[in-house]
Amino acid sequence: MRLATWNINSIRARTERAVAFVERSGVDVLALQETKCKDDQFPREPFEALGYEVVTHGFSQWNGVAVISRVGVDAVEQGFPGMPTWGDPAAAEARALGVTAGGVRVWSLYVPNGREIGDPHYVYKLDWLAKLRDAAAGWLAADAGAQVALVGDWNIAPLDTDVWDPAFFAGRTHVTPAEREAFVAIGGAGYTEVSREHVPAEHTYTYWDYQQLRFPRNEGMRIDLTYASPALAARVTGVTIERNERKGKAPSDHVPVVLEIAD
DNA sequence: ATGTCGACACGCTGTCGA
Repeated sequence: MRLATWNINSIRARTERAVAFVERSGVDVLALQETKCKDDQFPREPFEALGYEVVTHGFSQWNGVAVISRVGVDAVEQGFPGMPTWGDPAAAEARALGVTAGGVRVWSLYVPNGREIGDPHYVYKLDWLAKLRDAAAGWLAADAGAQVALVGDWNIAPLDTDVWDPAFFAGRTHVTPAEREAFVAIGGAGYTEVSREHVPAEHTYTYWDYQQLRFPRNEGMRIDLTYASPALAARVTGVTIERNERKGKAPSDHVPVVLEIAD
């Protein structure tokens, strides 16, 4: 099975790109983040025409996650158990969508950005990650052999070599010890971050800001990562970061990450 | 050569979020 994750930064603005990627890459399952639309605004038809089922989770122009699958979709969950809320009045955001596809429990995750260190959104980000760890630990406690993929935009660069210049990020989010510890804690719950295992090269990025010519200068961040349960990690035979998707007209600021999973 | 983009609305410019 081929499984991909991609922060598309508006599915409506990039429908043609997403369809072309699905056709070209031959993915069986595509987890999307930042779809930026409500469920009834999602362009389902072009994917369905290719034989995929489309599951969406979006409340507004912000956030939004989806899963597109040609190997079935079952047991759809919007949000994970214990997921924190945000806002006033407090409400769940569309940042997590779980589906079982091709025998794998796939979670499309859009971790909160955090904005600024100390901002309430930063506190929310850390809490969100802690609750995700708890939920993920529970899934393995219930079934040590579970096939689980936690994919998406983590908004954390786990290592200094995951950004072009650590000094630039001094005092900013995405690289703080607290965020990195929250990320490592998912591993502590029994999961393995498989994209680095298969693509270990330093300064290999998945995101480049639109501003300041970050892509031409290759000033990016590796923040789109995949945690796999032990049973699934053992089946991952390769990972590809689709850097070319950052090129051309109207790209997303993130590129897809594709996992090859043995039968 | 370029120095950001997308969605929304009290909408054609300003605001928010990233």
